[in-house]
Amino acid sequence: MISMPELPEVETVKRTLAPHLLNKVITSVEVFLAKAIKPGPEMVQKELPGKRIIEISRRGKYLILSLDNGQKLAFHLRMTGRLLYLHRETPTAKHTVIILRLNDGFDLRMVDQRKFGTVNLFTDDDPPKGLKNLGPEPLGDEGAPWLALESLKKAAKRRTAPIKALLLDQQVIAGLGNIYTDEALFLAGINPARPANSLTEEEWKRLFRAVREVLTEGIRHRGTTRRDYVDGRGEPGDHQHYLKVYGRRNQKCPVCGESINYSRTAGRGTYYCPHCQR
DNA sequence: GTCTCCCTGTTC
DNA sequence: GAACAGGGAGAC
Repeated sequence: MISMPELPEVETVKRTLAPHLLNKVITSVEVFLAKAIKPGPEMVQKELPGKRIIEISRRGKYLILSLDNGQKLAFHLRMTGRLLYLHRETPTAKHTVIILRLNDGFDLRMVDQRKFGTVNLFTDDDPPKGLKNLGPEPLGDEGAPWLALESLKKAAKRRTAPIKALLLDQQVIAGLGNIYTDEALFLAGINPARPANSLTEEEWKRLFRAVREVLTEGIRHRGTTRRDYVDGRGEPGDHQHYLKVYGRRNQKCPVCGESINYSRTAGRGTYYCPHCQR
């Protein structure tokens, strides 16, 4: 089960969960995978009951619940994590990580087959490292810094590593994963292996526009479901039908008809058209 | 900067 | 029965 929630998927989960979770009170907590819970299951079980959820937000690939006492709960789904709003009587799924019981008879449940996902209870004066070091939001978001083309170029200035590695670096841009990175580079006509500091002014403009476009389209199609990504209501997205290169090894490039290549770049499986992407 | 590890289901 | 999928932490 591969799902890879990136920015558009987490944004869709947020939008589908928000109406159900807003102003609900957490009545109790059940932990099934202790190591995923930070600072620890005891802390979460002690702090959460009685707290009201006053906001549901997203920052990069983190989904964040704000509680009425100033505490926040951040979920990171990594590759196979799901967040679901389910009736209390629903049987507990295999690989369930945590269940937050709510005062409306429903639960917020995190299920994660590969157990990479994390749940982090924190306050703003002591955010988890990954969240604290997160780069700007490519589409802009409530209160978060926005990505500017200038900051992207600045980050690339001394980097000879592949442009793909730069786009995947969450400290440079928040929210891109393997799928949308490959799609953005295709749309911009840039080879993923190009050294980040080798892009021309024109290429930077195309890439900046492409990143924003693929993410916007991904959200519009309610995310990409490769195998099992589902939103907060358990429904798959549609964006897999719109991918131009990702997962299409040896298939025809939708622009030029040449065969799409698969290689390993920045430590990740990488799909690109050698003819269209230079 | 790059590599390894974490983890399990799917694919080869 | 091994290789593979990959986000991010930590090691080097």
